[in-house]
Amino acid sequence: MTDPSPTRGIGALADAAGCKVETIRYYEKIGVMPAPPRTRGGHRFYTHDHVKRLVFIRRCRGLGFGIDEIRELLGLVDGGDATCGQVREIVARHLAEVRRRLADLRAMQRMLAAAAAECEAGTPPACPFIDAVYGAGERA
Amino acid sequence: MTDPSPTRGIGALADAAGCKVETIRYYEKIGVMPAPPRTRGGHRFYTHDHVKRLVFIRRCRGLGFGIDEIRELLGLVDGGDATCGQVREIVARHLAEVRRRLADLRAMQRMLAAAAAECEAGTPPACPFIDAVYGAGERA
DNA sequence: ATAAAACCTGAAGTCACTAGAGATTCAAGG
DNA sequence: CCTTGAATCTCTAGTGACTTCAGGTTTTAT
Repeated sequence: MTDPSPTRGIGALADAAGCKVETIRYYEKIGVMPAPPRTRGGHRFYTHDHVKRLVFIRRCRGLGFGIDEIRELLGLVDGGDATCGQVREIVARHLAEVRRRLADLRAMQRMLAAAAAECEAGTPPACPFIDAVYGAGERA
Repeated sequence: MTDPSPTRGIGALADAAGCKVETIRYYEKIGVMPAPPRTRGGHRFYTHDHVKRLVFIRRCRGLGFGIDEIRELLGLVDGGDATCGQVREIVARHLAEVRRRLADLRAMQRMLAAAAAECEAGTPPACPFIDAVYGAGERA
């Protein structure tokens, strides 16, 4: 029932990881996925380990890690010495970045909501948003 | 004291708007900034209106608008018929996008904070983050 | 007059993919 | 065995919003 190592084509791998076929070939080219064995005809085929690795990469991307950060994480995994300390440092660094972006977006949201509200109430001849953004800072 | 139209070079314009010289040339190439007059030698020179326009563009970028959205906004400004209705629609559309990104980032933040906390408490042999992200979903 | 700073053009690099062209291979049915 | 259609192959170029580089020209200050 449970085949220990069901090899599969690139399409099946893509389905398993929830990404596109092209993305896998791209990951191979940039070196985060290993070059898999090929059939006589040249088609790639993958094992369960490949699935695990790709899913890991995709999850990290989903958490906002950049490829280089993922490379670091994978280096730790591959080296076998994935100590918490090193991982925690990478995660903490990234978390700080996420919080910065969050703060930026929140500021944007406030400004935009205010602008929209002003527009809502604005008198049609001129637009408060345009006036505020285009004209502000002039002759002030 | 107040020179009514102090023309300036591209460097001074960049300083006034808080961006790089190359960015201005890029904006000119893609058509959001007009091609300014030149000196005999071919150097661009700008007027007060250019400053206003560039500051507007930079503020919009700061609010997260994409170049194409800025193009729409500028079209309205240039046409003179910058009615609230049209602007409000663009702003509202963008605000929705910002809120989506906010939600995404908040989710990321939660996951990362949880991962970091687990790592903090984790026992050195294996790393909870790696286990969770790499191993999760397997044989579950 | 000369030297340093600013400016010019055009092409290529960034990030993480995505899309397309055109050829080949695989799996299934008859 | 043969054919068809889906899947896969390689390679190139495009996305957004710039940034960086190379190599040359102009301006400005001394």
